[in-house]
Formats: sequence, C-alpha cells, structure tokens
Amino acid sequence: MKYSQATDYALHAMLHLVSEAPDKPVSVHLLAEKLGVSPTYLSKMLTKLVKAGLIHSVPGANGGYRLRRSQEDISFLDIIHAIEGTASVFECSLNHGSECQIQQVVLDAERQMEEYLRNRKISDITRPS
Amino acid sequence: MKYSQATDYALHAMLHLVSEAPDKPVSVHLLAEKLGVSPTYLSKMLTKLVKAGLIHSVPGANGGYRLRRSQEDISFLDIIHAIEGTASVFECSLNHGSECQIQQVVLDAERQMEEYLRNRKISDITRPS
DNA sequence: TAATTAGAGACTTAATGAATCCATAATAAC
DNA sequence: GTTATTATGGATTCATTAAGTCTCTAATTA
Ligand code: SF4
Ligand code: SF4
Repeated sequence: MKYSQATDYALHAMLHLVSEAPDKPVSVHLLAEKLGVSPTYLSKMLTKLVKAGLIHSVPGANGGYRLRRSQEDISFLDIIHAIEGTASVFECSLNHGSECQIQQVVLDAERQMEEYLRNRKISDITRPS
Repeated sequence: MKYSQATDYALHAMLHLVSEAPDKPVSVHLLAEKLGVSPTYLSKMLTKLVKAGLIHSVPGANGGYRLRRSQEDISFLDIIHAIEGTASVFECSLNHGSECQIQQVVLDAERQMEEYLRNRKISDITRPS
C-alpha cells in the first residue's frame, strides 16, 4: 500500500508555492523544472489541487498557480485527498452492515492516520528540497 | 491507496481459524468454500501467513492450517504486514537525509495507524461473516 | 501404496500508475 | 485585434501490479 508518485509531486509543488511564491503566480513550467518532472504531467496534479480549492490558477501570459488567499492553513491531508481521492483503504465486496468489526478496526486505524495528517499544515514545513 | 483484496481474504481466513478451529486443522478447500474464493488463490495468502509465523500448516490427509499455539495474540498489523509487506507508504526517489520534514510527517502518520493496528488483536473479534 | 493435502512456480488477464502528445480555451502583452 | 503565453482536457501509450488460474512436486496419513 503506497501513495502514488503524484502525491509526492503535489506535496513538493505545494511546498514550493508556500515558501517561495507569496504573491506572484508561478508557472507549471518553472515548477516542473524545480521538481525535475515533466510539465504536462505535473499539470494534471496542479489541476486537481485547483479543483480541490487549495490553489488558484491564472491563465495567460505571466500566469501560473498561487495559493488561495483564503486558505493559508493547508493540511497534508488536504493535498493527499486531492490527489488520491477520499476512498477508504478497506472496502469489502459484501457489506455486512455497520456492525462489522473487521471494517471498524481497519477504518478506525485509517482515521487515526488521517487525523494526524489533518493536523499537520504544509506551512509548518519550510525546507524545500 | 487501498489494501489489496488478498489482505481482505487473509483477515477473514484468520477470523475463521480463531473462532472455529481451536485444535483441528482446517483445509484450504474448506476455508475457500466459506469465503467464496478460489482455493489455489487463497493458498497463496495462507502460505504467506505461515512464513510470517502466524499459523501452522500440516500436510497430508486431514491436514490443513491451524493457529500457532504460541501466538494467541495475533494483531491486525501482523496479518496486514504478512500480506502487504512492510514497505512504507511514502518513498521518495531522492532521499535528502533523515531531517526531511515531508517524509517525517507522512511516516509519523503511518506509525499512528500501525500502532493502532498493532494493539488490535484478531481474537478480539468474534463475529465471523 | 494410494489418497490427500500444502507449496511453489509459470502463466494469463485485467486494472492501475506513470507519462506523453496534442488540441482547445482563456488571458495578457503588444 | 493579433499574438504569445499559459492552463485545461482528452486520447493514447507503456510499464507495473493485482488477481486469478493451472500444473507439477513434496510431504504425510490412511
Ligand atoms: S465480515 Fe465485514 S469485512 Fe467481512 S465481508 Fe462482512 S462486512 Fe465485509
Ligand atoms: S525533500 Fe524529502 S520527500 Fe522531498 S525529495 Fe527530499 S527527501 Fe524526498
């Protein structure tokens, strides 16, 4: 069970946006260069982050991406959910009702992890790669 | 990010072994029938559980699988690790030393989840499907 | 010795991840 | 208004992994 590479890229991209782009939008071209990844590929993840409401995009010349002013406290969980989706780690085919204990244990465990990631904000980290 | 179907089967198989087979070994054929899965496929997972030291196998007629007497307190984490392996959910290509904060946050989050799963024993659950 | 069971490996198929390419739309600079 | 610049979206390719089957072998008991 692993997070996709895309989540890795998204985390790093957000880290750059937080620490280096307070106001001016930065283009996907520049971001991709810093991360060492294809611009067209990185653009997919940035689009997901836009749709999740974490960042804002401005098209046209000198455009790019910048943080949403309204949302300074972006959590790790926000980014991960934006890329990976919010599906649960455990989904059995035949759902034997809500009192199933196997599901309860595994889902509670997942909630522990999510709670931790929800409390960690990307702005806490200040060391870009 | 999801656990594989194999983990699902392994959890259910262990649950059956705990609740229904205190002594007599139960064959993979019977287990597979109860779980509604192919015997040869289920056998892969049971073999992994054997190698992880969670259960014991006895070949020959009237053989099958039974719990290891020594290990009554099998945790969810034991089973999951036996099937999924112990690789981390987050592994970046270029490892910038141990002080990397991105890795620290995500791996700490994973540790939260694992700690929870380590404290939940399969013997706590007693409602087979 | 024969029947029964686990174990191991090759193999097939389907799904997903990772990435590229191209075509379109929107915006700003000129 | 035209053009350059940028994001957005879809289609497509390639590689990897999950999921499952088939078959042969080894061990054990009846
Ligand atoms: S017992 Fe729980 S995990 Fe198992 S099949 Fe039923 S609902 Fe799903
Ligand atoms: S900053 Fe951390 S997560 Fe990012 S590439 Fe370096 S070691 Fe990996």
